[in-house]
Amino acid sequence: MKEILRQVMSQTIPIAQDEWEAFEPHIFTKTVKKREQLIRLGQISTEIAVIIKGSFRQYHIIEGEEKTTFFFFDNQFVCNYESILLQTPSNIVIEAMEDCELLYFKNETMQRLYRLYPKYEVFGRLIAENVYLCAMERLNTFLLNSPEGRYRKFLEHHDSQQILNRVPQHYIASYLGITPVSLSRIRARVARQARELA
Amino acid sequence: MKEILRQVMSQTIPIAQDEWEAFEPHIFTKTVKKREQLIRLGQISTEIAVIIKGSFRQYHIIEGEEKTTFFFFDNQFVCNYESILLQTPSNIVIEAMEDCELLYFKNETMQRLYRLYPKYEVFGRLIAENVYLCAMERLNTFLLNSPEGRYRKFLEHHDSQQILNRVPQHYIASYLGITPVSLSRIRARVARQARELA
DNA sequence: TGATTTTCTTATCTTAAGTTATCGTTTTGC
DNA sequence: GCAAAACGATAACTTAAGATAAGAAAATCA
Repeated sequence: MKEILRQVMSQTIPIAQDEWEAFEPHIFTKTVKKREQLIRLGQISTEIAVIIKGSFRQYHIIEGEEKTTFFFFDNQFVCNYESILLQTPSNIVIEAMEDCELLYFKNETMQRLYRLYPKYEVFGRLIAENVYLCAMERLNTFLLNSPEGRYRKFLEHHDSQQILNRVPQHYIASYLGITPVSLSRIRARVARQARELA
Repeated sequence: MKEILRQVMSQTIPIAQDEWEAFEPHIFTKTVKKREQLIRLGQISTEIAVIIKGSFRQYHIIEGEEKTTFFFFDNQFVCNYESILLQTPSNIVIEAMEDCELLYFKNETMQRLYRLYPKYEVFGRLIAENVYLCAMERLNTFLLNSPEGRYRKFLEHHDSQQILNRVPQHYIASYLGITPVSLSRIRARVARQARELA
C-alpha cells in the first residue's frame, strides 16, 4: 500500500530504491471517520498525509461561520502546509467528508531526508513550487472572474463524478466565495441559458 | 551594489563567501524607464530581478482590459515565476510604474547553482515556500473578506507612504478585484464611517 | 504655459449578490 | 422505521457592485 505514496511522489520526481528504503519505514497508515477532524484549530501540524481513499474539506471559522476554502481527494497530499512551514497554530480545520484511509509521515522525517538525500530537497522544492502554482491559479479565478464565471470554470475543471456528486453544494458555494443561496441562483441561471441555447 | 541582492537573499538563508563568489559574476544591472515593460506578453521568462529602486505592476489583459494583479516594490524579487517554472509564454505583463534600477540574473544560473551548492537548492525551496504563503494570504483575503473588507485590510497592511501614494487608485481597485468607481465609493463610505465614530 | 491626458469623484441606472424565511426532499442517527 | 437534521430551490427584500457618463482636479508633455 505504501507504494501508492511512492507513485504519487514519482509524479513529481522519480525516487530511487535506496532513497525509498530510507523513507519507507517512516510511513504509517491511519483511518479517519466521516466528520472527524484531521487538523484541529490551534494545533501545530507535524504530519503530511496522502489520501488513499476518501475526501476532506478545509475550513476557516469566521465569526462562528465555517468558510470552506479547499477540498482534498484521492491521491492528493493533505496537510496544513502553512502550519508546518511556519510552525504556527492552525487557523483552519481539515475534516473528513467521507470515511478515509491515509498514509502519513512526520514532517521531521522529511526534514531529515532533506539533509540526507539531495533528491528529497529537490522534491521539497518542486512540491512548494507546485502548490504555489495551484494557489495562483485559484487566486486568478477570483481576480479575473465573476462568481458566475468562477462557477463555470469550476464545472469545466472538475469532473462532476469526482467532486460535484460527492460534495454538498453549500461547501462548493463557500469554496467559490459566495453564499449557498447565490450559488443556487447561479445554477438556475446557467441551466436556463444552456436550455435557451438548445 | 550587488551586495543588496546578497542582503535580500540572506533574509531567507545566509549565503557563505564561496557560494556568493560563484554567483556574483552572473549578476547584472539594468534600468527600466517608467511605463516600459520588463515582462512582455507571450515571452518565456528567463530572468529573475531584484528591485533596487522603483516599482512595477503586473497585469493580465482580459478582453482588452488591463487587470492589475500584483505590485512589486524596492528590495523585492520581480519575475514571472510561473513562466520560469513551467517554461510557458507569459500571460501577464510586468510594467514599470516609475523609473527603476534592477539587479538580475538568469534562471539557468540559479539552476546551475542548485546542482553545485545544496544551499541554493534550499534557497530555492524556501523562496517557493515563501511565495506560496504570500499567495495563500492574498487568496484568503478574497475567500474571507468582502471588497470593503479587502480594502480595509489593504490599508492596514500597506504603509500609505510606501504604496498608496505611489500607485494610482484604479490599479489598487483592480488589485482588490473591484472597479475604480466601486473603490471610490468604498473609500467615501469608509471615510464617512470614520467621521461618524469621531 | 497651455492643451491634452489621466485620475478620481459623484450621480444614475441596472444587475447581481447578501439576508432571511419557507417548503419540499433527502440524509442521518437513534 | 421514524424523528430530526441537513440540504437545496425559491421568493421577497435589502444592499452593494458594475456600467456609463459627466465634471473637476492633477499630471503630463510638447
